[in-house]
Amino acid sequence: MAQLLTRIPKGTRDVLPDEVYKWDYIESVIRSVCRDFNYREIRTPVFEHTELFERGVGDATDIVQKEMYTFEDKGGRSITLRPEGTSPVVRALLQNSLYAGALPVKLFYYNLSCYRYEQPQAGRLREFHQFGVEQFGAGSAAADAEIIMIGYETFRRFGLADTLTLRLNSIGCPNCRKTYREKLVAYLEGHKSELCPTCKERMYRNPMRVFDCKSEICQGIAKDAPFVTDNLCDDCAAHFAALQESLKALGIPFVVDPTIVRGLDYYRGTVFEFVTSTIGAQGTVCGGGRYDGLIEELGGDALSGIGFGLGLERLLLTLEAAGFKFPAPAPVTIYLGAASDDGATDVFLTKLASELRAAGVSVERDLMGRSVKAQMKYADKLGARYAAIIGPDELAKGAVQVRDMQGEGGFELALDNFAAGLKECL
RNA sequence: GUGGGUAUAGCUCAGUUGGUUAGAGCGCCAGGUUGUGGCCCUGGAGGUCCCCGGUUCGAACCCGGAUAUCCACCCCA
Repeated sequence: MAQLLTRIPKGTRDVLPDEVYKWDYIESVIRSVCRDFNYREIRTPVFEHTELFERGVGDATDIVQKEMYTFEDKGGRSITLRPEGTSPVVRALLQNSLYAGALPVKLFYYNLSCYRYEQPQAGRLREFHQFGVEQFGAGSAAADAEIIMIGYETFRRFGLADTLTLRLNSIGCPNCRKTYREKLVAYLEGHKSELCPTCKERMYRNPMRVFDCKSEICQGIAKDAPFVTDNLCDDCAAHFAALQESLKALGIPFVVDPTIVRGLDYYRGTVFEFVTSTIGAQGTVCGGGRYDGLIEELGGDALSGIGFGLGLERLLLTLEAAGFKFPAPAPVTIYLGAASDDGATDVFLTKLASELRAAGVSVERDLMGRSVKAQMKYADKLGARYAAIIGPDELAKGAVQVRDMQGEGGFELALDNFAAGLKECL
C-alpha cells in the first residue's frame, strides 16, 4: 500500500459500494414497519448543546461524559455529538410543542449516527447508527406492548424472530425502586466480604450490577438476592403483569430477566432488550424502556414516554451471521461499446447513451478506449443484461446487433429507434 | 483505561533451523490472428515484508519500542 496521508479514524467505517445495497434493503424493511405501525419520521442534528446529554444525575453522569465527543465551538458553546437518540427527540418534541396535538405522538428516527468514545470491538464502534422509535403520552401497558411489537415485527420481517431473545424486566417506579434498592443493598452488605472487588466497590453506586457480574461467587450471591420483579408496588406489578399478558396474547416469546438494568434515573417500569449470541460479546441488538421521568427532566410538563434504539450495525452483523441473502441490486441494463476510436463513433455513443438514460434505461458506455474483446469482458463483469458494439459498420448500416449477455445470441435493433426498440425487449 | 492475538501484493494468505532475484490463489492489464464476454492457456504490472531501533557477516523471520487493527475486559445512555 502506498503511504497514505491519513487513515479512517479509529472506530469508524466506510460503507463501500458493494455493501450499500444491504443498508438500502434494511432501510426499506424498517420503513415498511414504521409505516404499518403509523410512526412518523423525525430528524435531529448530529450535535446538540452538551447540557442535553448531561441531564442524568449521580454517578452515571461522569461515566457518560467520559465517552462523549464534547468540544467548544467558535462561539464558546459546549457542543456534544449525540451519543444516543432519545434525548434529542424529546428536545425536539418539547421545542416544537409536538405534544400539543393529539396524543400519543409516535415518532421514529432512522440511520441516526451516534458517537461514543469507546474501545472498539465486535459490534461496537465510535460512530454507529441507530433506528429507534419513541412514543409519548400513553402510559398504558398496551403502549409498552406496541413498542415491543415494533421491535419484534422488525426482526420477524428479517427472519430473525428465532435468532433473538426478548428479555423483559420492570425496574419499577421511583417509589418501589427506592424500597427495592435498600433491600438489595442490605442483602449485599450481608455478603460484603465474599463479593468481588468490583461488586464491592459499586455496591452502593450501582448495586444491580451484581446480577451480571462474571464472578462465580458473585453469581451465587446474586442468585438468592431479592429481585426487582418480586418487589414492585401494586401499580407497577399490575402494569408489568398486563404487559406480559399482552405479549403472550400476541405470541411474542420472552423471558423475564430481573438483571436488565438502566443506568439513568428517569427510567420507569418496563425495560427490555432483544439479544443474540451470534455476533460476539455485544449481543444487544435492540434495547428500550419507559422513561416517564425524562420529559420533566428536560423542562417539559409531565408526559410519559417509551421507546427503543436498535443498532443498525449489529442488526447487519446478526443478519450476516444468520446467512441472510440480501436481494441483489439490478445490474446495468446495457453496455455500449466502441468498435473503433473515431470521432463519429464516439459522438454517436454519447448521444445514444444519453437517449437511453432519458428513456429510463441504465447504460454504461466505453470510457477507456479498450479493445472490443476487453470491452466485452468488462460488460460481462458488470453483469450487464445486454451489450452492443458500435462502429463505422453499424453507423453505415443504421442497425446494431444487441448481444444477450445472460444467455446466448441476441437481436438486431435499428439505431434510429434504439431506445424504444430496446425497451420492448426488457 | 486494561489484557491477549495479528500486521508480507488490490484481496485472502504461504514463507524452512536467520542465508542469494520474497511466493501462491483470486483480482487487475495484455495476448491466444482480422470487430464480441463467460471456460481454458500464456505473459505482464504490482511489495519500504506496518514504522523506528537493536542483535548478527547477514533479518520478513530473533529482541525492544511505537503505531494500527481484531477480540475480550471495563462500560453500555
